[in-house]
Amino acid sequence: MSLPHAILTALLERPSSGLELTRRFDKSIGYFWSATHQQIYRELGKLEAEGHIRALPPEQPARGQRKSYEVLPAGRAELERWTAAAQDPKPLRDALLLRLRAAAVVGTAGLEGDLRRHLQLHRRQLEEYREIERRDFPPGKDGPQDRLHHLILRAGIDLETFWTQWLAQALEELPDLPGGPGGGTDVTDGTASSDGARTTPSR
Amino acid sequence: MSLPHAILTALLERPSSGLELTRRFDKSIGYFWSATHQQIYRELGKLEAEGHIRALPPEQPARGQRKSYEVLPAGRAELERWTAAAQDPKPLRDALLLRLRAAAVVGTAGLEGDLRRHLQLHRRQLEEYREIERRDFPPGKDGPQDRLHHLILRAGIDLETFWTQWLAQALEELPDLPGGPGGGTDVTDGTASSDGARTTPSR
DNA sequence: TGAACCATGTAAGGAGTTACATGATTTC
DNA sequence: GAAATCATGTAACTCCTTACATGGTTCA
Repeated sequence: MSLPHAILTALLERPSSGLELTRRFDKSIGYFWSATHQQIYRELGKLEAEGHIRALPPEQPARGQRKSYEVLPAGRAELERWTAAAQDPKPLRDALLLRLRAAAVVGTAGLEGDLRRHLQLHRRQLEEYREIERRDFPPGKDGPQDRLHHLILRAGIDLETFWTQWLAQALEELPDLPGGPGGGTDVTDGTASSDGARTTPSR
Repeated sequence: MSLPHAILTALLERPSSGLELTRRFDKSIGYFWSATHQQIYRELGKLEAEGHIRALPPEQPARGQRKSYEVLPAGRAELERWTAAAQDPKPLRDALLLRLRAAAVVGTAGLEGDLRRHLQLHRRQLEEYREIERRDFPPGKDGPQDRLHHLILRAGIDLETFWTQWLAQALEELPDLPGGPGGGTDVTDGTASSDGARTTPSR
């Protein structure tokens, strides 16, 4: 039940059309709550039906027919309620850790390449966050909103930092591990997928 | 598409009944891929229909009528395939960060208590992980499987460490911020919606 | 013999993803 | 005037969650 609140937040920050929201959910709020345009349009419809937002009359000579929405008092109240309400943290769910656990049983063959790719992606994301920090939060700036936004950004930075470090360490340890199926315990029929390329101890 | 593979991994580690799996998904694999018993039973049915697992004949005088499952070669092959296949990391999705972003607009009133609670929960989880590390990974132990399992555990430890540190810092900064909507220095709201999207690149 | 629990399952619905549809506008 | 793209939307499907159902077992 967070998507409507993500949208309310975004619309309070700036009234927008569906497409503008979609664009903004590729950055900014989307960094920690992503959404596709289909989700957004559907949710805009619901929020309007509930009286939480309304379409703005097209003041500019609307080219295309984009509808912009703004938040109504009821919507703001709902967002306040939700923000203050207690919510349990969701348990971690990470496919990469699961794959490593699986690899402990069936072997690490074929894993290294994708770990390397993930490392690159996380490094890139980390760089992007740091760039934003340099640009938007220079030393002098610290209004109350800035402080909160900076805090959120630092969560992103620290998380990406964790992943890059952890992945780098995983890659260091990986080449020493058996690559094929039957990596530890089990009887293995030896017929299964062999993969030559992985014997390179790259590093 | 990760639940079936989580189950295959668990069953390879040890053949189990639905209920045993459910129990094991409260710990161990469940630490990074949780599942309810409904999900598990449904998925066991599918996996059996696909020929990836099969029910073991009840060798013990089955009290109750628990069915235990074991993985068939086809299931193991599928798990190998999945483990080696490239997968994109899922974008971060965190309701707490979203709430902070919302709080930057509607005020932080009511947030502190829940942040404190989250901090406690994360500290407890961190302690649990450290306890497991002490118990299961003493200095001497490092077979190939141990190394992988330890690596996974360290990911959990480092993530919880991050959250505890980040939450502690958030709580330090929070009291200085305006608590209610307009309930503080309302300078931020006069020009409000124009600058909400601070982390959004120029536009 | 009734209460509590064990073990497996069904049903309904919410939330997210993927693929496709439609009309308007810009561009070549 | 055809092609590309903009902007909004529908439809179908998967995955997960919540609530409930059913029959067996233990034990007081």
